[in-house]
Amino acid sequence: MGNLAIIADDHIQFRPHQYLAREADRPEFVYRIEEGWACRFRLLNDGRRQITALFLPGDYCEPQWVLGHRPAQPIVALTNVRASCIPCASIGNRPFDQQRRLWSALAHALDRQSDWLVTLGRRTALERIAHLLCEIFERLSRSGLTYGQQCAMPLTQMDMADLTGLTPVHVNRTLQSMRSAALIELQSRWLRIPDLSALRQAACLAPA
Amino acid sequence: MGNLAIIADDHIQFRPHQYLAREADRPEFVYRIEEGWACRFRLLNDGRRQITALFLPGDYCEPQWVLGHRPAQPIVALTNVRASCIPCASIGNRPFDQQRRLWSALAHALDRQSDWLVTLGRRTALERIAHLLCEIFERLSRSGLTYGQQCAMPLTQMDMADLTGLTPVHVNRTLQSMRSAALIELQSRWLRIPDLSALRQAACLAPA
DNA sequence: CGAATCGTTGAGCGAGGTCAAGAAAAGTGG
DNA sequence: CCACTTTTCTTGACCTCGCTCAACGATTCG
Repeated sequence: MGNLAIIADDHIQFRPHQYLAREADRPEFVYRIEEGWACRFRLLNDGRRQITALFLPGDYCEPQWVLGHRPAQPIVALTNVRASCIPCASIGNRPFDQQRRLWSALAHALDRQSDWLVTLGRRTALERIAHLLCEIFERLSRSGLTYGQQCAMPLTQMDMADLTGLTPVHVNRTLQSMRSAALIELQSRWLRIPDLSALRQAACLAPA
Repeated sequence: MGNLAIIADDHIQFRPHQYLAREADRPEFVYRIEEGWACRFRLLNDGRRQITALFLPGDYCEPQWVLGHRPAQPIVALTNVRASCIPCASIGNRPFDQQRRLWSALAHALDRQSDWLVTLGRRTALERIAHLLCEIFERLSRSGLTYGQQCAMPLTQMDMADLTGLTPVHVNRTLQSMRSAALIELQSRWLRIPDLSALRQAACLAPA
């Protein structure tokens, strides 16, 4: 709230920890993330937290809002975020193609979530983190945001814990063991994956 | 395949363990489940299995198929299933209202999955099973398929394990402890919930 | 009635959690 | 640029929830 800056008619910016949407809001806009990372999450009453979606540049947040659906879970910026705004109300008048792109994005979000259900239900700590890093790298890659074998990694180990259903302490230990197995290089918010297919295999993911 | 019986132009039946859809199929129809239970799942190469969605009477399976999306995970009948068929091709010509109902169903599926991510990532065994039983009861209730405090429960303990990310053995032990805590009565494929709000609380769910 | 499938129980173990403390980075303000 | 604070990362010791393995009843079904 408060100090969010609208920098143009159809663009908006958020700082880390600012909410893009709160539970039970009725959002006016669907956002298309242009820059920065955000996440959807839920907090249980005793403080346990689980992140249920990661929004990266190019993602829509969230297509179902055009139907008048209210967010079931809050969405918060993890970094500085710049997004373009698609007014929910106008959707009927929009080109068929844009509508279709929105529903298609919704379907992909569902598929990604199904994959995460498998990970949280059945994968080990190392497999979970490998899955996370593969997914981030490959999604960024599709948006041209990787540089050779490297990409940005603004997540803290606590964020990773809340994504993978682990504790920060165990994320730390698991990252160490992945480093010493040469699966990843990770330092100062920057990730390098020397062998992506090896990491996919460690994640128990099907070969690309 | 083989012995699936089309009982009318726009209805279809499946027996337990028959596939409603396989990975990489291009489905001709979206199904609306009229009777019976089905699930979507994924199998890892070493046999670990996770169920990622449960389809109950009244559910659409799966709305995104009208976009030409292929199933990322197979869908299989858990009981005898009767479903009506909505041809994917015809969707453009259908009443706006039916299209909207389909996207709305997709959005609800996404919300349910987000809730399950929280459960698999952060809840204990007892909370997971309590969540599962609450969700089933409440969804059946909305379709008028509950009888007082009771409803059908065709899932085996192994199905429950694959839904909750636990082992069948631990599901068994957890169910025992829920029985002795008087949270549930469960026998011969039939569930009774003496106090739904107590069960919701045990599941760490927000009060209805 | 025989064969699967499903449910139940016990004993032992291990992956990941908890608690706690200190080191290293990263902001913040002067 | 430098103190100072806060956040993040790292490590150790210990513990527990849920898993594994195995055997045996109980149901269900052909």
